[in-house]
Amino acid sequence: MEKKPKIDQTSTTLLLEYFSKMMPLTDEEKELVASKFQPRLYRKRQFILQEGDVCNVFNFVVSGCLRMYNIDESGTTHIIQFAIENWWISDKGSFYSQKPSALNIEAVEDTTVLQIKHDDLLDLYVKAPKFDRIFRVLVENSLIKMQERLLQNMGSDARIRYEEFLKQYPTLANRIPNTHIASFLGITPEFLSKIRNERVSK
Amino acid sequence: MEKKPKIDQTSTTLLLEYFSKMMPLTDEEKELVASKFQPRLYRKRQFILQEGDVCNVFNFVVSGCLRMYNIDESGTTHIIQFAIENWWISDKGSFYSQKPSALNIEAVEDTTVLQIKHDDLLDLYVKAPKFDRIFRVLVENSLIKMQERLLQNMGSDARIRYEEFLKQYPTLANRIPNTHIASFLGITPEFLSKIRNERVSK
DNA sequence: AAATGCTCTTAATCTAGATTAAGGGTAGGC
DNA sequence: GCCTACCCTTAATCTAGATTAAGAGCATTT
Repeated sequence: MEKKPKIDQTSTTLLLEYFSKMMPLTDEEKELVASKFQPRLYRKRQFILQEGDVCNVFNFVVSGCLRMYNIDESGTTHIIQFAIENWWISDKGSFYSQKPSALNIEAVEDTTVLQIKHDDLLDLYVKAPKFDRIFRVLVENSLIKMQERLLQNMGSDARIRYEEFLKQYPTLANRIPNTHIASFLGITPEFLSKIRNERVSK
Repeated sequence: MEKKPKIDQTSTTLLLEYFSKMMPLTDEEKELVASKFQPRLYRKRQFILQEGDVCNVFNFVVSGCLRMYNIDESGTTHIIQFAIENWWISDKGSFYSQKPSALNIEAVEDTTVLQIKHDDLLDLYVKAPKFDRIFRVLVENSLIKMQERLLQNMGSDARIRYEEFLKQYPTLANRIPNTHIASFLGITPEFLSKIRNERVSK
């Protein structure tokens, strides 16, 4: 039996709060945001972006969980990022160049996002240059996270990376399939299973 | 015998060219840039940033080569990024939070950079909001590169990663020590030596 | 010129994690 | 209710790359 979760039409308040924490917004700016961002529900396993398509929306996750991944030449899936409540996700390479993406973004659970289209974001930058700064800061934060992730991937073994994952996404470990976590950590599900087992028996 | 390379006082023209390609600048903006960015020469092995210090400059490389790296708990060095001519480098995490960095930035060769101080950059954003956008785009580009690097690190074996390194830094392979390349690729110098040997004998 | 460091190479041995394989658990569709 | 499709686990075997060790080539310093 399928449930019919309704999209909360007031979900933009969450986004406005988010922006306001970074920089106070005027009422006009708030209205601009409300008019440009559209709520949308994705069901589990639906795609926000499929490889080969151009990524032309920028997504703010209101509730649920998304994963962004690529599939390499040998067919292995690598999850770059999970996005849960209050996170941003998009393939910025494709979004800003408007060229086809090599990445997929998929709903791991039923997920509500607020989306802004590429052209609307450019328009937002023009109408309210404050958003140039807000999005600069957003991207800076993503970059910092990505750098940490790279360092961890290079420097730590799988056990430590798993502990870090648990710290970074404390709510996620029991919510999503093991295979996704393994693919995020860059190991096989079998090996993750072994690690988990070791942890419990200690 | 030490050489005394002079810093080219006209080096800001290179930076102005760089900015102008992204967005046309007015004469006032150009002057602002010229006044805010200071040229500085670092000798081979000098540090632009040492772990524990706050990163309070943003660097544009005019000539030479820098490496940014961290040292993990077990004492292994991991190079996150090389920066050669026309690249930007800084620890953005430390720079924007003004907290001590865990990273080092070191000159691999005698290197000339143009530096802007943290407060001057903020001031530049205020005086010429255009730079909010310019730096947003810069950071976006860094993020895209970092993402590609993460994917390669997760998805490809060392041989393929080495080929990619050669493509991305074609001039670097013969300029810098093998140990640095290995540390960038996330392998030991011994193993890199083996890979190189295989390539030649094929 | 000798000495002190780096850097590179080769080769033997070792280990984290992959691969393969098999069995069991559980949810959703018919 | 059963069936199919996932998902998780355990265990045996295998491999990319690490570690250790040792020697040789250069460059810097004294």
